[in-house]
Amino acid sequence: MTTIDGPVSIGELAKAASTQVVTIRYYERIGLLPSPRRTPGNYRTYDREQVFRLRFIRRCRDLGFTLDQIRDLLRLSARKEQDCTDVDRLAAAHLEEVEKKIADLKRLAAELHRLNNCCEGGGRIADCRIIDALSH
Amino acid sequence: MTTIDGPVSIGELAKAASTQVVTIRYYERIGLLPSPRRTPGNYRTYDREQVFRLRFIRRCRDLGFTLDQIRDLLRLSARKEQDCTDVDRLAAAHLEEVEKKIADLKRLAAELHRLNNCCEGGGRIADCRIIDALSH
DNA sequence: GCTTGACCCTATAGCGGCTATAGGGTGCAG
DNA sequence: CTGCACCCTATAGCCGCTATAGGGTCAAGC
Repeated sequence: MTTIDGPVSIGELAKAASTQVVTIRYYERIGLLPSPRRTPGNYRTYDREQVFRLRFIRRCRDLGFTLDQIRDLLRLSARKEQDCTDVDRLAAAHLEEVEKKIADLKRLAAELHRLNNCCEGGGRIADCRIIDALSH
Repeated sequence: MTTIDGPVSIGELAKAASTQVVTIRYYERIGLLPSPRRTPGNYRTYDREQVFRLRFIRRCRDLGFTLDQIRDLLRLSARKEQDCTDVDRLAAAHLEEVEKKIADLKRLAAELHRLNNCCEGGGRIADCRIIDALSH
């Protein structure tokens, strides 16, 4: 995690937030990042605040939040004087979703396990239990 | 699971394989299902074999195989005299992927759990530990 | 015969979250 | 002044559908 001091180019921002340049432009287009100032040569320049904002976004993405949820979190995080019930709720709801997904995948893995165990290998396709099982 | 005897319409096929009509047309467009015969009124008509094929596809989808993997499985399942090593390999690789995804999500859930536990709720956004943690 | 309604047809655009490609311009070093 | 790394815009593509617009077909009931 490098420290940022002055205004930086989009490439430097990308590096500082472990993002790709195209992704930053994409976030700008969909309104997740504000349009930054431009140099006389029409290059984007970012200040410290945008670096923090992008890092926040990436951290949330890493945790599996959708861009819409992140939009909410950003909006909420700006209202410093309001209480944080909504933030708590959002995070809890997301955790619940993730745990549901894990449960789904576990059931799936169990079924795939059964599938894989039913074929000893080396036989003909015509006798393959996997194909058979997939056909019901 | 209903039995199918004669040629059926796309709607009946959809019902018989728990699919949506649009999805069937989509599968046809991408070459996963063959173009069926048409009635004089230009309606698609399917026979038993296509019902089995579509059920096979849906079953694979339920197990999380991609359409490309299913294309392979269909191709393999047609070569009845060849040995089924490739089928075994495909299924095993898929299981491995699913298990990796489960592991990833578990790590994620653990982190979200820590996140949720660090905020007692009721405070101001300015003091919210979740927002804080998301900001690094 | 005429209407109603369920079903079918094609073509096209949209979802999320990027990624890739084409076809250029900028800025700095040698 | 040339080469190169970087930047710009606009557009299309990825997966696996889903939705929408604008029609045609077919059987039943009047």
